[in-house]
Amino acid sequence: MKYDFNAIETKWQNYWAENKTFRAVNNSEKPKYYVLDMFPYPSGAGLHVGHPLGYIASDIYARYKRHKGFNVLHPQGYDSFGLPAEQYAIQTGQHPALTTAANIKTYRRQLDQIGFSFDWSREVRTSSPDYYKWTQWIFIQLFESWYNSDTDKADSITNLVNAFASEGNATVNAVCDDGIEAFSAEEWNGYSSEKQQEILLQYRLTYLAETEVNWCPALGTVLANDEIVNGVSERGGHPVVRKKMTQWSMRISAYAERLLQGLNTIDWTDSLKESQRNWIGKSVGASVSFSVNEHDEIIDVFTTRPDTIFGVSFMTLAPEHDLVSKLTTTAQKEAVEAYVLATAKRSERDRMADVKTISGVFTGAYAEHPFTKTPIPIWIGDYVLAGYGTGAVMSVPCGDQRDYDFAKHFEIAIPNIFEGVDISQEAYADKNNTSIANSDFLNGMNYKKATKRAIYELEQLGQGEGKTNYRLRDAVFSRQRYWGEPFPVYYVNGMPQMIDKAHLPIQLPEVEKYLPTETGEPPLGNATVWAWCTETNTVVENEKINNTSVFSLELNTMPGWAGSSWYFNRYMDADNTEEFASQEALSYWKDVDLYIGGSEHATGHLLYSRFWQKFLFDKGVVPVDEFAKKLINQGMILGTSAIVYRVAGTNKYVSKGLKHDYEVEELRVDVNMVNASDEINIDDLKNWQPQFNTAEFILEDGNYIVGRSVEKMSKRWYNVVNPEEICEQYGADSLRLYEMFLGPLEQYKPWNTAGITGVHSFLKKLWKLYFDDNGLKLTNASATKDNLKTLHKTIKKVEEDIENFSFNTSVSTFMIAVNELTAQKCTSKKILEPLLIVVSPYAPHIAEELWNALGNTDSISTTGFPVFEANHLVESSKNYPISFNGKMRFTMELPLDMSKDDIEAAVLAHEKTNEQLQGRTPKKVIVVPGKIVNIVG
RNA sequence: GCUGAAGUGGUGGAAUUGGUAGACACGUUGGACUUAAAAUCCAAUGGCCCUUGGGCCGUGCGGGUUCAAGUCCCGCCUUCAGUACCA
Repeated sequence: MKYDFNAIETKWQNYWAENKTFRAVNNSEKPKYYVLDMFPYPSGAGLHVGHPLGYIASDIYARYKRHKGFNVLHPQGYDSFGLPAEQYAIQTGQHPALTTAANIKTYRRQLDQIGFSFDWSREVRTSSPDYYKWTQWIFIQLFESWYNSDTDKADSITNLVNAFASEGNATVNAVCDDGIEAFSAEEWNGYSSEKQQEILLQYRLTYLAETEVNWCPALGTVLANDEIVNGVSERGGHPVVRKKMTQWSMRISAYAERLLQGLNTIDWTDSLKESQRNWIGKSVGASVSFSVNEHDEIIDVFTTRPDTIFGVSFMTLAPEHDLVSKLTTTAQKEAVEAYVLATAKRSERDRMADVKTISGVFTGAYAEHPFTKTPIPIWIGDYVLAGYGTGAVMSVPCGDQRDYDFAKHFEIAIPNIFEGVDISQEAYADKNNTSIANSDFLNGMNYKKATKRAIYELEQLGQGEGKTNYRLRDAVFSRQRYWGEPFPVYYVNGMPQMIDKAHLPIQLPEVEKYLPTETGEPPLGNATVWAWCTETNTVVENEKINNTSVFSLELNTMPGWAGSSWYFNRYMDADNTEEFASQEALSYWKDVDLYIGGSEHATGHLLYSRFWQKFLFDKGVVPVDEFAKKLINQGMILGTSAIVYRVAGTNKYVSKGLKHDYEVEELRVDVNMVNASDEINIDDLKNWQPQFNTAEFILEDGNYIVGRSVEKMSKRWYNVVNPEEICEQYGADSLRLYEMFLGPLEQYKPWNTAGITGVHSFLKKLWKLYFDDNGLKLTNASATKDNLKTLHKTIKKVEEDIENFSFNTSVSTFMIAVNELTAQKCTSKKILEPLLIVVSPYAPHIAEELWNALGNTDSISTTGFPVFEANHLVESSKNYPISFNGKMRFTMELPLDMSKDDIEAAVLAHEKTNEQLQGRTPKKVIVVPGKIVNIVG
């Protein structure tokens, strides 16, 4: 019998599907275990061999946990709203829903071919109305909530309205927009409905606000901070500009502290937690108010060093700061306006690239120092960012290098307030190892004491208080796109209203074209009739088309991260039409036990999901406030591009070894035409692209050798390797084993098809342990000591490897086991049956087939894992390494139960010892039990 | 600059708490089988010396601790990733 992997794999994939082998139930005697992958965006290119890496790891873990007696939830779905489908629609007119459906079909076929143990009955698609109904529902919940700082959780707007009606807003301690005026209960009750709604909007967890956004003209939409890389859009690399727009925002800043604290309770990688900490960017300090001479204005600043307040010698405002135009004196007006204009012209990118150049301009105005009452010149400088803190700083040149550089450049005074520190060359930013001087009541204090005292004194004056600042900004939630979740929102007199839950989902309407309307509205403005609800109180139609209707709808759609911020909860009860998931299901599965995905989502998806989870927890909807206990970042599999060398200006191509004799240009060619020895198939190349058809090739040793370059796997580099081809040629089990064998899961590593023959021949050898030409070889023979040793060594190692997520080394363990058992001529069923279970998480198809061939009628996937028995590994003697003066000399076989003294005696009696000591008397013999014997001569 | 991770043969990578460095695989070389190829099997494979036995040197660099260091400590160098005028 031959190992016919294609037939075997198809057979068992069908078997699993027909028997619903991997279906998880929402109640069980068994303990639960939830293994989750980051669901893919179904792109038109399909899967390449890099994509399944994390899925294979999680699948091995899920299968292993099933063997270990857990009720395992291992679902999969699609993050199917997104930009590429929409851009394809703009180009071709194809509806995104159609292309998405087609792409999903391809993905599903490719995933099935690899033999994953997903419970497909729970599949979710973020673009499906059954799903985004609940994304819209969560949005409504956020709208109906505010953040109560007293209870430190989200609270309902109804409670807030009640508080306003009885006590006004003075007693309410909320996270909300700055500068909300105080009002009494009488005033509140006297406000118009619009005025009340306007005020409430400033408290809601999702709110409409005129915000400065990152506008990407090429994409025609706004982008979140984490969607911008190096000043250009992450997708497409288009320039991004700042622009004011009315947008929906998510008050994630309310959760900053809890998002930070929660990191201490979850088992995620340190680097990922560190990125989230940096992104949240907590800094503790004080806010200080400076009054401006001859003006009513107050400049608020945030500082982490209130202890250095007596070192302030100037203030700096961001060029975009609101007060700039108000404070500038007539004399300075021209210079200031020129500077503000020049900065505005410079792109974000230029400003970032050029941090060395110091620039700024004096406004002519002076602020007053809160304690010394001395005038402080107010400057403008682009090193102060409008988007951080208050957009203004109190500049302490002796304690901050940027302030120092600025002061030096513009010849501003640099007063020294540190005891015994030289600041003639640079600022002294070290908080410790000095005390404060020249600072009135702070003199002689250290950093800690001075900070405390300074804040106290500022509070006495009413000109400051202790404050914690976060870098984390509220997240803009509107996108001017078609292919996203519509908002369940309509407007009455310009104020947003939620559409009643009974009418959800608000379905995405059909449009003629997917571009913005001629009047500049988002693509949904092209829709004729949509969100048609007949019941009263939410009669909503598109105002423009039906002149009889009175309400206009929200035309923006939600961003890509909306649907992915809660999908892990939906898997628990994916078909529920009444709730987003039942309480029973949620309280049974609770949270994800193991989440595997890429680290690129550190400050996007993984932060937003934690935010929504905490909110849903506050609302009592979900039972835990962190959605994933453990998270592993899988690395990326890179492509190995193939390069041919064209002699400049000709259509001649020279082999790699000879290229130095010519002036050449590098061209990437399809990596699939190249064999393991880097030789390209010339005939394939000629047929690949017309230019090669007539080309001449300069060969070495009769072959054309290509150059290699490791880079991201991508169509444009022609280095994509398709898993389907690997499956056809070597089988899914080989692919699974090989992807694990390539190296540690977290690591970035290049794909190289050549090495797959190693794992493939392992599978063939495994097969041969069970089958020869005459059929099944297995007997009921009893297992030998060696057989048992091999088996239990393997069980132990593989268990440890899986628990530690070191999947790569188990593949080696399997290879050793098969080699040993082959050498032992093992045919014992007692050994070879349990061996299959150990192998099956990695290579499930071959394991099922052999399991079945052994006469088992059940699936191996539901079998218990073999129990490791340590006694099979116990040996009676051990090879002790013997060393002299620290150098290893030889080894000696000694019984394990020998006492330390007896070992010493035996070693000294050994003839080789005498030889090595060469007549010297040993000074000391050191015996480390079980490890080594050392003789010091 | 800051933060995180990592430097081991020709290559990918092993090496529990310090205990015979280089497991396993690829590649290479030689051999068996074959008309031939493929497939399969066997052997060798860190470097340098050497007739063998064996010897010497070897985990980025320089020190240190220890009977013993890839592993621990101190000081550097390099690479990759993330982040950055954050007050």
